[in-house]
Amino acid sequence: MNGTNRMADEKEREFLRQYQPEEYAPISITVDAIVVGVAKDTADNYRKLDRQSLNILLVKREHYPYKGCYSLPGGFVGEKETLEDTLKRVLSDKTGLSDIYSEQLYTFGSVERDPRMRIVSCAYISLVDISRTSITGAQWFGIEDICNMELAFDHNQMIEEALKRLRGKINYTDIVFHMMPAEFTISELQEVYELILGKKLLPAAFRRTIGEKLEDTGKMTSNVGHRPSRIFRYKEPPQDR
Amino acid sequence: MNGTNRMADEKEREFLRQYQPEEYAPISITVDAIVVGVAKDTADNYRKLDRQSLNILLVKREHYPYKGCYSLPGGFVGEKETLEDTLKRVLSDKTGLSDIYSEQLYTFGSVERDPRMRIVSCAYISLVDISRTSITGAQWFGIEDICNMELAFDHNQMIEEALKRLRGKINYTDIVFHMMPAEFTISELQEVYELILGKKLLPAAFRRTIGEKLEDTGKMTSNVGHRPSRIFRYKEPPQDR
DNA sequence: CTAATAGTGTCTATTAGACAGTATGTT
DNA sequence: AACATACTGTCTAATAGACACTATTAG
Repeated sequence: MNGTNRMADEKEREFLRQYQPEEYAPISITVDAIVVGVAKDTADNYRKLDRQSLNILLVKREHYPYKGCYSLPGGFVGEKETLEDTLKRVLSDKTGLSDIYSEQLYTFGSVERDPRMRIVSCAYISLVDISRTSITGAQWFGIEDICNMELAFDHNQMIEEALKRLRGKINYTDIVFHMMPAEFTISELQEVYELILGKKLLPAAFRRTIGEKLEDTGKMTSNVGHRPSRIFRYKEPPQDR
Repeated sequence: MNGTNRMADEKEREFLRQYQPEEYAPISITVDAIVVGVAKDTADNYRKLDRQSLNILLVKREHYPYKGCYSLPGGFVGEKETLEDTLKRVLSDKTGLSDIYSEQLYTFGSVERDPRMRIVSCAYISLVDISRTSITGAQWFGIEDICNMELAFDHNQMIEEALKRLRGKINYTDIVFHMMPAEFTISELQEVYELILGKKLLPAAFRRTIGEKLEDTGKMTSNVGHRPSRIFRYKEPPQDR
């Protein structure tokens, strides 16, 4: 019921011809990507399993400001680019990644967050299976290490928010599977849940609930120094909502 | 462990002096507010209760583009303004509201969303108790009506997202209470839950779970044409996470 | 055999769903 | 009395937590 005739009438077209964008505040917009993946850190003991850890992709800044510091991969939004387009371009140029699961996280707009000028940044969280992707130009860092690093701009805070988002969504969505390899054991999957939630889970309960989403590949692990484990795959297309 | 001496060294200061913001894409940023409240629509029958509805604040656009159309209250982010500052200013100027609960919703960045120029908009959702606030310059519309209206820009889509956010958070936070009057009956509260979730709830179960968060005022409703109801208030400061 | 992990069975506690049944105002 | 809503009780189903117990491999 829009009586106010959309399809821009003559007066509106005239207004748009006169419009001077330059009069408005010179604020730029960037997109930053928090790319999260799970790495395996080989165990010290032949009996033990490889421990996993949450990792995030960082790039070393080659220009001022924060030259030499690590930062999240990011870049300016072009005039004819959507936020998602910018994200894709940034991921491709700065990390070599394409076609990975991403969702918008939060927009950071404090006035002094960039020393150059006023820049508002829209942060995205992306999840990847490290084993299926190769990275160029960026480097994986464990979140433990990142906590002790001072990243450029407000990027430490962005990572904080990303981890909160993961914790918040893990129990009612299937987002974790974006970070898992094609095939995995239930113990490996459980460890990832534990890393994100920051607490131990009960194996029996975990198997019960997660079991419905998994499909047995028929394969087993071998040479693990203890009882071998069934290998599973994710049954359905991930549920992200 | 930031070896790269923050506190901008001489070279970095030099870089910043030379920096020309004008070279970058002329994109503007706006903030739009989806202000949600619960209205009471008086019943037709003396025996029946007033039915409630979800309402959203809209303003009539006085300038091009979309002159004469309704839109969400919004405005440009100033060069020295955080997103939250802009939100406060916009709410105050266009609706007369201040000190209301707000959270960032989503940033909309499609290229053609504004005919004037490239404008990225950061949308916030705000929740108010209609009975405690008076509005100036804006007007309440029921969501049913809004579904049949064509709002300016992508504002219909923003409202869609806002309602999704409410549905998503209502069961694990106490956000509803931001929309409730100081005192209310459990039936009224249940109706608001039902409006947001779009389905009927079982009274017994609802009372059980919500009861813990409420405190009896000792008062009762009167002249309602049927059994009177206890009147409650919210016990604790709202949990928003 | 032992260390280390895999996997099952079962009891209990908590919570949600269903629904009948009782209570109490106004006209 | 009858209408409309308020409120309680209780049975059942589903789910999560706890934990003991059994199974299986490499060395």
